[in-house]
Amino acid sequence: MRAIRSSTRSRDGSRPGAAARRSKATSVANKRNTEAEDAPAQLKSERSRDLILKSAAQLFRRQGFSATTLRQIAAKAKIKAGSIYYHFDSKEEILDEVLDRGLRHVFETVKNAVEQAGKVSHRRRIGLAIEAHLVALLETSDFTSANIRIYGQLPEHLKKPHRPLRRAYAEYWDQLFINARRAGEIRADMEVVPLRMFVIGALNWTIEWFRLENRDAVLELARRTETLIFEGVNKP
Amino acid sequence: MRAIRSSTRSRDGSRPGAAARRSKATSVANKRNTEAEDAPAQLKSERSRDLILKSAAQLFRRQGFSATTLRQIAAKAKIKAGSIYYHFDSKEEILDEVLDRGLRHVFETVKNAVEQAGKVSHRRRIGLAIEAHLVALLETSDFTSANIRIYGQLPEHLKKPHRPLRRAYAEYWDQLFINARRAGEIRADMEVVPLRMFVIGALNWTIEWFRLENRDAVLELARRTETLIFEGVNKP
Amino acid sequence: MRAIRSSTRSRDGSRPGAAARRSKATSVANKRNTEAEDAPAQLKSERSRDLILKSAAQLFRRQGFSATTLRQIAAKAKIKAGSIYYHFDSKEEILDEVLDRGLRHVFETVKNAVEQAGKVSHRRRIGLAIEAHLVALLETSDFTSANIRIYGQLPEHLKKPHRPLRRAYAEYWDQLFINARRAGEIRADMEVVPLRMFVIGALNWTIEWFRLENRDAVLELARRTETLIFEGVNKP
Amino acid sequence: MRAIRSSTRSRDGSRPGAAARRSKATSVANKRNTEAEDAPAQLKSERSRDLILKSAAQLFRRQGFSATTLRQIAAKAKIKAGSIYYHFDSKEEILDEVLDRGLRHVFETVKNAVEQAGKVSHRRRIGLAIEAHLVALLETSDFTSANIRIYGQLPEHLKKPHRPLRRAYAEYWDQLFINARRAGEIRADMEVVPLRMFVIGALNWTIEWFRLENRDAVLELARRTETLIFEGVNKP
DNA sequence: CATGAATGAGTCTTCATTCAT
DNA sequence: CATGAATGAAGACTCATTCAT
Repeated sequence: MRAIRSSTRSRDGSRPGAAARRSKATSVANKRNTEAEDAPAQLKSERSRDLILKSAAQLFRRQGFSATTLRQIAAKAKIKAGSIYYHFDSKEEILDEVLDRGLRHVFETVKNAVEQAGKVSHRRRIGLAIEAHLVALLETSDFTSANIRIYGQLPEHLKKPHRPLRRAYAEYWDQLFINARRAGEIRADMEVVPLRMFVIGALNWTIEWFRLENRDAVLELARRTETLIFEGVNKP
Repeated sequence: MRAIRSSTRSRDGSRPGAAARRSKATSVANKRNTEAEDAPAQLKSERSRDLILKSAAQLFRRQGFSATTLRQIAAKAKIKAGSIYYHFDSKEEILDEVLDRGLRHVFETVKNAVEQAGKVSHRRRIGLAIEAHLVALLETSDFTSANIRIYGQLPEHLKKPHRPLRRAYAEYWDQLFINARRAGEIRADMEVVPLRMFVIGALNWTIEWFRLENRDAVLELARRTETLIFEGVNKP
Repeated sequence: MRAIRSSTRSRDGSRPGAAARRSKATSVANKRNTEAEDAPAQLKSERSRDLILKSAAQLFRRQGFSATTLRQIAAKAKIKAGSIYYHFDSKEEILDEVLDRGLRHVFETVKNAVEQAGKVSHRRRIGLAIEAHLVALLETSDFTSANIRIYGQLPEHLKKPHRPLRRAYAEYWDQLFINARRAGEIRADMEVVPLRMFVIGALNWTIEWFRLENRDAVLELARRTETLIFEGVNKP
Repeated sequence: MRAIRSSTRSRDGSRPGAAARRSKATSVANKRNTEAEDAPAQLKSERSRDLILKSAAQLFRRQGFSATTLRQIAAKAKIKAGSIYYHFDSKEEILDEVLDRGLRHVFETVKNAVEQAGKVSHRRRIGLAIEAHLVALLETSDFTSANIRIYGQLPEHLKKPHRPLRRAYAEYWDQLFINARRAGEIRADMEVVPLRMFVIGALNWTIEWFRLENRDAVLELARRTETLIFEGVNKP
């Protein structure tokens, strides 16, 4: 599956300093990654960068963007606050990349799950999407949960660069529902947009209460959610 | 219906300063209220207090707690930042009361709706609860939406005083579902807690996308949600 | 004589905060100043503001803009650094006003001196201008000397708003020389712009070495400079 | 003509680090110079050093000392900031050498011009000095213009080491004027110190406005300045 | 020789809070 | 009741400097 293109300003190499350094480092890393395996061949610089981003994601998720200080991020990444600026030009740039990674992660996870399913029922496909979304959100990525949790409270100018990707993700779900409806697996009178909102809302809200215990817990939650969505609570 | 008891520290009259002043002001207000009529007899003090709270709620809802400054709140309330301290001892005290009012408001709205329904089916009762929750959240109260939106990101010590009321509200919903299940209107194998999470999650998430246009829009949304929850998306 | 219009952005009341507060205070002060005498009727706020500006001017003059810290300015004004932001929105805004006051001060001083002279020779007028310029620069205003000293090293965007007034002042001098030349008091082959540069340069450079001891010292310096410019060093 | 002795601490080999390394490098260079020819045999090290100094001079001149960052200097010299420390122990050391080279450059230029003139009138000698000073300032050396422009705003401890050379240069000019006066080419009542201040001031101030277009422009400016100083603006 | 990466002291700035008026 | 003015602690960010590689 193709990687989803980033839509963030943190990708234009137009600024000096951290941005410039970054693009160089990244291109090298890419080269290496194709030659060698995965994590170990990383530059020191990239490891720090990743660590900063991971720390930021966790803190953003827990406390929100504005309540999180660079010192907290630095402490969690075991460096000093000033050092962050070797890797990023501003707190907002960190946010940008956290948001971007977060959304790309769910999107890819969901897409992969659905595409690898092959020939299955639409309900099954949607079930897989639900599972993948929950796994990304609750299990594999602080980036995704950070994104989901803080996006709504950010000022306009910080949300703006992420709209295209968000819209694309929404449309991907819409398509899943449209196909299912066309195939008669969803009632014909069901409007897609409110349905998507309802489903995604129920899924996203899990961050507020679900505490991960074991892998099965998420899968179980996904199964239950699928049943609920397709069959409702009615006696059968 | 009984008013729901507040559980916040802002009610203990133990501190000096604004709290003390406040109680004085209130007693004066009581005197007046016996002399004069009802609404207009609100003291200037209390009107300011309310205005501050309303302003704070709106801003908290939009931007979160830590991104909201007292100067923004003051500006919206058309006073100066320093004046807030006549009414409140700290920003946290404002938060406390915003959270408290917000939750009490949904709780009361839902309770009222359900209790006034009289003898109706359990599905109807739950439908009314859904509608009331959505109305409180999307239509009548910035307090409620502020509460729902920011609670999860607050530090422990700010959440703590609100837990009892939150738990009470959760239990109220649980009871609705338990009763419905006992009556056979909900499948027997449906566990109540995840169900409540699912339902409340889907409802709460609406703050993230629903833009109020007219009263009917909320009612329509409520109706749709009820159907979805009870019948699912399956072809009947 | 009419006050010279300020050309700085610090005058638009478009921003909130310090800018807004300022314009209010100033208008009140103006009213008072017409009723009463001069300094005493000043608001506390304005006194602080002035003190900050004066402190800043002295430090800018001595150390330059970028080497001067807000803490130094605050210390000299006997307040804390943060308090500066009650009166100004940024360090640059302070600079703006220092520059503006500085140039307006020389300009007004020179204009006044020349206009009050009445019917005198052109050489005398220019002599008075020289004297006034030197007095403003060396005796009465740290604002003027700060302006002269630091302007050349400022980045473009900080110089820009002050260009119109600077040009006007240059043209004022040019006119003095043109008139004198037309009247035959200056050689006909003498080009005005280089002449003005030469004269103003010689005057401005005095900041680099002249240490004020008494009023007469400046007047003596002015007299000497006038002689030099008109007669040169030649044996008569 | 003898080179003017440097008076800066950057010459004492007492500190470890860059200074030590430097002297080593220099001795190597000397060896090479005996083997090979002249200019090309400069070590890479020395070329970098020079480039750093030149870059620094330009930036100091434009922006002042404290507004210039080592990263800017490094960028202009096409190296990285850290590398500067191979050649210099601190930013102040760079400043020291820039100042030193700047003053030595004018001084030598002026001295050379005067000494090579042979038997000419005092006015001519002073005219040549004026021309040489302007050429050094405006045409040949960013070091000189940097020195002239920033010296006045530096803190005491940075100015101190350069005082002796400055005094020497001032005395050199004084001597030119004294000789001319003794010879009757300058009015007897003209005091030398203020005269020198006036002349040097007018010359130095040209940095603030003169933009070099062609060699002749500077010579023309010099000629004009000489005339002005000797004859004044009076009708002859 | 040069760089990449990091550091810590210090900068400007913000903001909750205080308090005299 | 409300404000104007100030404070101090903390925040984001900068920069000279260090040092292993």
